[in-house]
Amino acid sequence: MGLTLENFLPYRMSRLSEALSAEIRPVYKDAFGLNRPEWRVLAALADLGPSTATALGNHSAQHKTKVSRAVRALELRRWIRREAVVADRRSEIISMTDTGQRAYCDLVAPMREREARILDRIAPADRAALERALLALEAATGVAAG
Amino acid sequence: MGLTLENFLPYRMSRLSEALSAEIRPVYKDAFGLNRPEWRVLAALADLGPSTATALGNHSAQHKTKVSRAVRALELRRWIRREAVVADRRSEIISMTDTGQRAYCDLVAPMREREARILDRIAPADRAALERALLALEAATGVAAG
DNA sequence: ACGATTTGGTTGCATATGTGACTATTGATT
DNA sequence: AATCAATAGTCACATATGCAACCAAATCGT
Repeated sequence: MGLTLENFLPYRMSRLSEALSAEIRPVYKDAFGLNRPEWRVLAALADLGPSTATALGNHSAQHKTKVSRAVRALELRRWIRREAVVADRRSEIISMTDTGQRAYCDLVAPMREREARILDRIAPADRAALERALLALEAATGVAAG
Repeated sequence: MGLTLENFLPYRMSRLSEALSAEIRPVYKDAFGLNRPEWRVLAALADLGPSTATALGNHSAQHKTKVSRAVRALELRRWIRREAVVADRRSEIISMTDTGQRAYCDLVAPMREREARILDRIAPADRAALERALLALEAATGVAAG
């Protein structure tokens, strides 16, 4: 009759997500003083190249207020810069500064390393199952890439 | 050189977890006025039967401050009750009231239904991969059940 | 038996987040 | 061109969360 939290998919995913997040957080937070929205905006910017805040939000799955605050913080830090768009004066193009580029590069290596550290604890066959499961869930929840 | 957010495991898990959470949140939040910690404490209590706050926190993967606040809220609502423990006067045994029991039962059905709605969008073979992946990740991150 | 340590739980405070309202601008309709 | 709707982004406010300090009771070491 009960639900058994342990077997409830949303709970399991949330707990795992939390565990993974805890594994990588020290890198961007303790070592670089970023919070998660800031880290994500930076990563999105690296993925996309110069883009608008809206595009960064879509790519990093974050609400526009989170993006807005993250952009301001990164701008104050001089890791990113904005420039007006002549065609549309509502939006601004955001791009990384050289300092930001360097910081991002320094950030990526340990991030990858943490991810690898987790994946290394999983047998290859299970890793394949994981990739398959992720794709299936992404399709099922409609978060599919853009 | 970049990281490609789309392929970064912690990001993918976080985004999926968020999507699943959004799918079930309306049930406990809009329909019952609970927040997530409260819902989890209730579910943990149903799983474990009368328990201490610490046990509920362990079972629901929540920090003790979250549990403390959730317990107070549920108590004010008269869905749970506390009783002193003679053997150890620091802790209290928390248990569901009849009202809480009924509410929990009303909650479980739609929760299951939402979960099923998601799983139904996944092919059986992919569901098997999902279960395998979850077990592997749970082992790899040490969140294994208690 | 007594001080030091640990454990169960709560509280205060700083920070993070979600929501809705708001400004400015653009695009669509007529 | 005048209006209406949609879009980009910011802001203010209420709520949620994490962290450290804290209290009280139990346990440990001597």
